Amino acid sequence: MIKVQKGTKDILPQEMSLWHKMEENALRIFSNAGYQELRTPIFEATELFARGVGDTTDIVNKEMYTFEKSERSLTLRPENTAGVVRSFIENGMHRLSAPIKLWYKGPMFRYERPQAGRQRQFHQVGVEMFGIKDATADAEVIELAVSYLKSLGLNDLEVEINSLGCPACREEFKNKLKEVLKPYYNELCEDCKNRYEKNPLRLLDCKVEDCKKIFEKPEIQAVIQGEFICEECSEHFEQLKSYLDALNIKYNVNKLLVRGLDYYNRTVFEIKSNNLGSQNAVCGGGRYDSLVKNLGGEDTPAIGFAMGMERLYSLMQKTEPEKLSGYIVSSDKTESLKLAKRLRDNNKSIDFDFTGKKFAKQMEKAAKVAKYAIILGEDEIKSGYISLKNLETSEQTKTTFEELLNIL
RNA sequence: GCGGGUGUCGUCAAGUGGUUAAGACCUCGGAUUGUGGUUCCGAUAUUCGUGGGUUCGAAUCCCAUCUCCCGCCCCA
Repeated sequence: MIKVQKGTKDILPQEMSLWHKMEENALRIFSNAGYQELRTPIFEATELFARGVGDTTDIVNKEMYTFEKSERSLTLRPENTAGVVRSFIENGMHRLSAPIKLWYKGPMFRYERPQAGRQRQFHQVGVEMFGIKDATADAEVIELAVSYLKSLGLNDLEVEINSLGCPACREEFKNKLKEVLKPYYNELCEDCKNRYEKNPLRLLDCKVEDCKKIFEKPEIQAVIQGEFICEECSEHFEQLKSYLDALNIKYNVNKLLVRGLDYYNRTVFEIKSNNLGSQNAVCGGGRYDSLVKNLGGEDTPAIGFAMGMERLYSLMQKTEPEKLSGYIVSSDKTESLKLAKRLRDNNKSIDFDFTGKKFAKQMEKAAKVAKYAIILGEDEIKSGYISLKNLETSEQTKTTFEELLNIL
């Protein structure tokens, strides 16, 4: 027996209505805000992710599906920002009038141990906005994320924001942090020792209790909570907060929020749910002002977010499947085929019996799958009318085809 | 990569060494040969994730292996 691969799954017919809702709402809400859909390939040159996502990240280091073909190293995309930026550059989109607004949806691939809210093939929906440095862009992007989540009926969500500063002030902060942590270096967990060397910002993300205790020490808190970011960055962050206040979007400033991808600067944000288990983020995003340039394009500021659709799905209210408008009950398959076609041509959802079941069995099936039984038996065919039975009220009437169209 | 749990019909399950592996739902058929959703009857696992082993005898014990789930790491 060949089975689905570990960390992958089928999206079954009974799950599709919520997936359609996610996709339709994305199209509507993002289009209304001037975002256009972009579909990029599912695999790209490995180098794109190494340079784009950052080679100190776990995603690039140990989670990529990479393969060789004709001496090229290719990788199944682990996220889509790098691909969108590649397309942005390659198609000369920097020459379009700013802002350039794009959105996408589709499968992503990461080689990780699956668990609740985490698969190896999963789907993301996200937006990216290019060309605007001002905090209005940050505010719009966060607002869009919140509106989208609300449109899916998700309410118990928390928005967390933080500012990482620019490369200059962040460097200063990293050094300060390393300095004040130096005396405790030996007490840190193995991962933190690593982070201390490679990516000190990620220290703030550690979930090991002993490390957390160290970080709570007053002299360290003073550095973490201190306003390390430069005046310009600070102003940008204040602007963003005032915009969010004006939009009536509730948020918490979380100084410990550091996103795991290397390309972020200034604004980073996450939207979390308490109903998801330990993988509680449904949305993550931030500003990446240097990525376009780093990948060889014109220097272009940008900001975006991505959401995990499987996580959204698990939070959405499950719904009953839609019933067909009509089910044809007849012993004459030719008439059934003809009538089904005519009704479907008129945009009605119709099915009928293919197996020559007895009348009672056909009615039983009709009651299960449809709102109306369309009865086309010998009597009806002989006398030229159609019997229509409302399966909720049990009312039955004789109709013509035109009347049928009006009722269904 | 590390830790914990799990695996019996399409689904949910009972069963913890002894003759034919409960039950429920779904599906299919009949009661009801042109009127359903209620009711009643019936059918559907030579087999218990897979491969070995112990035993007169294994779904039940042992070993290996795989799956899925949950947690760590990381992320959406």
